[in-house]
Amino acid sequence: MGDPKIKNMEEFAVVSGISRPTISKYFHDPASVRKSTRARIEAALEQHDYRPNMYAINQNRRLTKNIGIIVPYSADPVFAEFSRNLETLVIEAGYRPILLSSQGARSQEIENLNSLRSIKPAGVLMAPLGHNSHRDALEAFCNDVPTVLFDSNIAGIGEAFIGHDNAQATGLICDYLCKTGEPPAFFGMRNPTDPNAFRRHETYCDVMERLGHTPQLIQVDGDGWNFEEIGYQQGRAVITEKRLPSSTILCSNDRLAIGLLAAAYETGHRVGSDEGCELRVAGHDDHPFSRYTCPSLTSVSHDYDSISKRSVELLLGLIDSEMRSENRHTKLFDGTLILRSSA
Amino acid sequence: MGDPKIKNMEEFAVVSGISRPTISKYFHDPASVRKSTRARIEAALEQHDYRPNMYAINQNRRLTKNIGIIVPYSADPVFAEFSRNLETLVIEAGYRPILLSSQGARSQEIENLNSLRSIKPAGVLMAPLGHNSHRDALEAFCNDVPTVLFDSNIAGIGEAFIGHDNAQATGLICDYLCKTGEPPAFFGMRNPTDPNAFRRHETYCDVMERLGHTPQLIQVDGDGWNFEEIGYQQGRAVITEKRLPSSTILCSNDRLAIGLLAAAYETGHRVGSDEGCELRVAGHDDHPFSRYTCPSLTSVSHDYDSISKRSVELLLGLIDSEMRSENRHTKLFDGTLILRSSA
DNA sequence: CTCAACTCTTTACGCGCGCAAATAATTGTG
DNA sequence: CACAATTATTTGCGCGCGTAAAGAGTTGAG
Repeated sequence: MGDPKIKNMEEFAVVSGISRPTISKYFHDPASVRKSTRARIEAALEQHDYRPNMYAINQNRRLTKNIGIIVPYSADPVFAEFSRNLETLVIEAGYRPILLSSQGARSQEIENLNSLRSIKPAGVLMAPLGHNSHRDALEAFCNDVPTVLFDSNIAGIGEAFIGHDNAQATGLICDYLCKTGEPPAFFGMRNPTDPNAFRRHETYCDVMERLGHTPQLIQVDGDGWNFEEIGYQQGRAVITEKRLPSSTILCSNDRLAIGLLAAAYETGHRVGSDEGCELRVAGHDDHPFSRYTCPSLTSVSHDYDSISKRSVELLLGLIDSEMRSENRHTKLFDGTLILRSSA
Repeated sequence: MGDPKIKNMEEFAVVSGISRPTISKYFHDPASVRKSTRARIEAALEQHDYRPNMYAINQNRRLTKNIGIIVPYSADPVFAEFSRNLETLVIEAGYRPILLSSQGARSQEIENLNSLRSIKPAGVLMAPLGHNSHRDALEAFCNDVPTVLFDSNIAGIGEAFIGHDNAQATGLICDYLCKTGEPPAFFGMRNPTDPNAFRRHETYCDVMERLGHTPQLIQVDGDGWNFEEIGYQQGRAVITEKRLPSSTILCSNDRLAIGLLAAAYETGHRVGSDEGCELRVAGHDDHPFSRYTCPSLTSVSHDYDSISKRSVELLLGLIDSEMRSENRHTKLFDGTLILRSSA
């Protein structure tokens, strides 16, 4: 590689024997120059290793190759999975992902939006905080840059929403739990931070009534994203105070369930669907570690792959067509029942 | 906010009644302009909401305000914690964190380095893949931009290394386990992907010999970062085939231990330090969810906070002084024993 | 009021590249 | 070999801001 460092496209044009505008075209799209020219450029590239200045490029291009990805909380394994999927897909499509986490805070979400704005992304994929999001700020942002919402919907915001069908998924597991034992009570936070909790709560009530049961709610206190701790502390309280309305507990997400399982274990209550078990516990999300809880956690999975893939496809489509979709697109993917030992 | 959109600093200078160079100075450092001027600028800012173009700024400044953060695998909760800490600290210091994950792959780590290079970061904080890293690529990179390594050391690379004292930590838990029961066997991957596994392995052997015991190794197959699955599958095999050399198992990290706990649970082996338990299991890392395993997992914690804080301080110091440290700095923080129920 | 020390304005250039229009060279076709 | 179609080159401007230098204005201490 390069003897005297190449510092800009002009110099690289000289050493490669090609004019600067052609070099520029090549970096924009290698296929846009003649094969013989491309070969000469690439030969020169191997000798001199030069990379165009990102800032100069993006300042002048009307559209960058950046795609923003915002998740509500990066340390939550569910969103870690999403991020990983999305980043890979975005890179494969030839774009540069910029991953930002709102860390559970509305102010950070707004700050992330501002931060992305100054990066002039071609588009953004966003899992919003949900009811904690600043609707107006989101709306204003989506007006400026094409945005696809995923995981959690906010009515009317963004070009599209791709998510899980909470109604179908909650129905699925409620059906199963009712068929195989005592109808489930719903364990969730009173003021949930998990964006999907509200909808699952509602669906639970609907489904139970449809099946002819009265919904039983266990609403616990707590805020923030430390769901395991909340599930553990509050679960332990509920168990020891014998306030469980049913021996079957459906948690609004797996992380709460993990905490609840720990509480049950420590208070000496056997959990599972086998004979001799006092409790059944099920969750929602198919958290990456739910397979390894004791007992392993029965849950409803999300189709992470499909949701990620469709979101990226949709966004890239919008970017390519250089226009906004006039009617907001919505697609919900079905969850599937993951039967394990806890229920 | 703003009636007709302000599109550049020139226009903002006009509406605010201040000259452009002064505005520029303000954005570089608000304290560098007179108080009365600052007030006028900030008043105008509230009315017109203008933000300088990042690309134009960074193209011209010799040093950007960007700080790269590279972790080996973002979906690992331990690194998710690190990232969260580091991002917060970097933002507080007035810099912009760029978080990249190597996704466990050497090629991605190199790509991340290249990607960062074109962003001209003021510095980078890097947790390398370890023995899987491409040493030459790292070295070349560190030559160009001030880099502080954390979590996992690579001799001679970077301005400094901040990490955990594996020797001290492993010594701590081995001591404890030996004192309270049968000396531990070490459970780890034959070709570990976890950057710290090698050193823990070595330390384990040293400590055991120092204590007058012969080291017992359980080396299992598997690669990649799906440690729970490896711990579970391989642990299950070891247990059912009765190949456990000791009733006390020290895992090279908590994620393996979580898998092993699941295997023990499913094969009907009670884990814990109580009477009637057949196995004791301990881990390494104090994984965020180790409190909620069944039984809760005894582990050695890392001082995430101190490591993060020191790493950022050190890097910012280097950036401010605009020079490289001539002698490479190394700081190891002590781990502390986290006694829970599993051992 | 005076003067020095700041702070601001004016002017002007440079950064590295995108992009457009006109011109020149290179292709492939018959 | 001639010709049209494609692809390169030349030229030149613009993007939004950093930065430097010189001069004008402001500030506060004595």
